Amino acid sequence: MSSGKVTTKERILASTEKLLAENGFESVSLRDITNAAGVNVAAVNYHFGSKEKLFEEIQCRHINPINAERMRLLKEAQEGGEVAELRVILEAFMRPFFTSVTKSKMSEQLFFKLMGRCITDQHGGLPESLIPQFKEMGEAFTSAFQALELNLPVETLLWRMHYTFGVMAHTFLHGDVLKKLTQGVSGEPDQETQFQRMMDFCHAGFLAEEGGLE
Amino acid sequence: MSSGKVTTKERILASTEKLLAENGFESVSLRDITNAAGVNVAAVNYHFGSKEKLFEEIQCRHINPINAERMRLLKEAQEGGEVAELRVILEAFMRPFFTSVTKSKMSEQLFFKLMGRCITDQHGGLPESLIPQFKEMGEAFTSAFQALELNLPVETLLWRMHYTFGVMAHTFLHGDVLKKLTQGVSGEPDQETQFQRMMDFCHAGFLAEEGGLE
DNA sequence: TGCTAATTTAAGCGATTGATTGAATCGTGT
DNA sequence: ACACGATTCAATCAATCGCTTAAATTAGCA
Repeated sequence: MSSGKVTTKERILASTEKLLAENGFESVSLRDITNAAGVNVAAVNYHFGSKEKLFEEIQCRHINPINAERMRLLKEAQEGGEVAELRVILEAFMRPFFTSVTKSKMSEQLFFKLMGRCITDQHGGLPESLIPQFKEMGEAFTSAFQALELNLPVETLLWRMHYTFGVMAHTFLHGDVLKKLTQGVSGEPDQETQFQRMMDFCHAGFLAEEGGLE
Repeated sequence: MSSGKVTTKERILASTEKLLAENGFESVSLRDITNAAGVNVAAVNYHFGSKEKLFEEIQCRHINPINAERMRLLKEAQEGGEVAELRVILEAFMRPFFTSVTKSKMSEQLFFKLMGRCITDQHGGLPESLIPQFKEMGEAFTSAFQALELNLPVETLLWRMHYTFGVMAHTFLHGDVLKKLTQGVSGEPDQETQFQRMMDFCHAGFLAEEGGLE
């Protein structure tokens, strides 16, 4: 069952992930998917119920473990009532994307693009089942940031979380273009370097004083 | 001509901008546009040639003056061979969005969303006529950043420009959600505050040392 | 093997897509 | 009032959309 034959369901999931990553949620049709998978159109509705449910399935499959890992890392950093360091909180927020990509069967580039789509595309909002999860996560990280006592109003903290999201989403979605551009300058940039670069930027952004002071 | 009657062409442009801002480039149909504008479907092809050309027209109308203003501000900061300060360069990069929004007839929220769509949506790439403009701008700002001698490799500078793009795009696209959330905390946040908040974050991000040092 | 349920298939459903047509209407200058 | 170019209109095109149906095929168990 787990070895040998590739099931129709798996073929559909694989080609849908690929097409979603490359083209976004709004411009992929059922025929695009089934043609790429070498499968009949009706198979999608048979195995998933509808196009929309197939899309939700794909989002949940990847986002659920990422959010769970985020919460695990954050709680680990707060063990024994300790105040987690800023860089550790940020790492708990961003690292799970990079550990998930290696577990995934997809190519690194496709996986990151798919995650970028999930963050920005909206296409009628998140799946119902993910909403409470995101709410819980938002509150947990907000508390962690507040506990740092950075001498910043809470709305500034919220906005800086928002910016961090933007840095990640934009890098995931459009990083491949810049990646090719910088390869000529610096050789093949590895994943950990990419990660630390984002961390440096967002970490410093969080520590910035307000009002343009340095 | 400029007063009184609202032409069909203007009605189409206005409702297209609204729908694109709200729903993105991929999920707006010609019928959506013409129904909202109270106009016949054929009018779009008569006045603009095709749906795609209408979309390009809208992108160029807003992005052209913004990029021109960016270049003007950057050159102004480099007057007399001076090395422009980091914060001034960043302001040249981001401010034009905020000055354009006041000139626009659209609501602030719609304008920002539309700009966010233009940055991220891709939908088959930028209009041909905008590509050399963006290339020129990218090179000009890269040179300006390099002239600062921040003791950073050029590929790090490129990535931090990329992150700055991400902060803007994400804030424009999804800022309204967080805006409502923070209103309860801090009252109505005005545009200049929003702008300075992004500036603080990206400015500090650019100045960060590499490798997580503080 | 033979029966049954699970799966896959071709064909087609109504609705909607972007685009085009030719006729009707409008505005303007004579 | 007339004519003529610019504009708007209803109607329709082929193509594609998500989804369903009923028949054909396959897989699992007796």
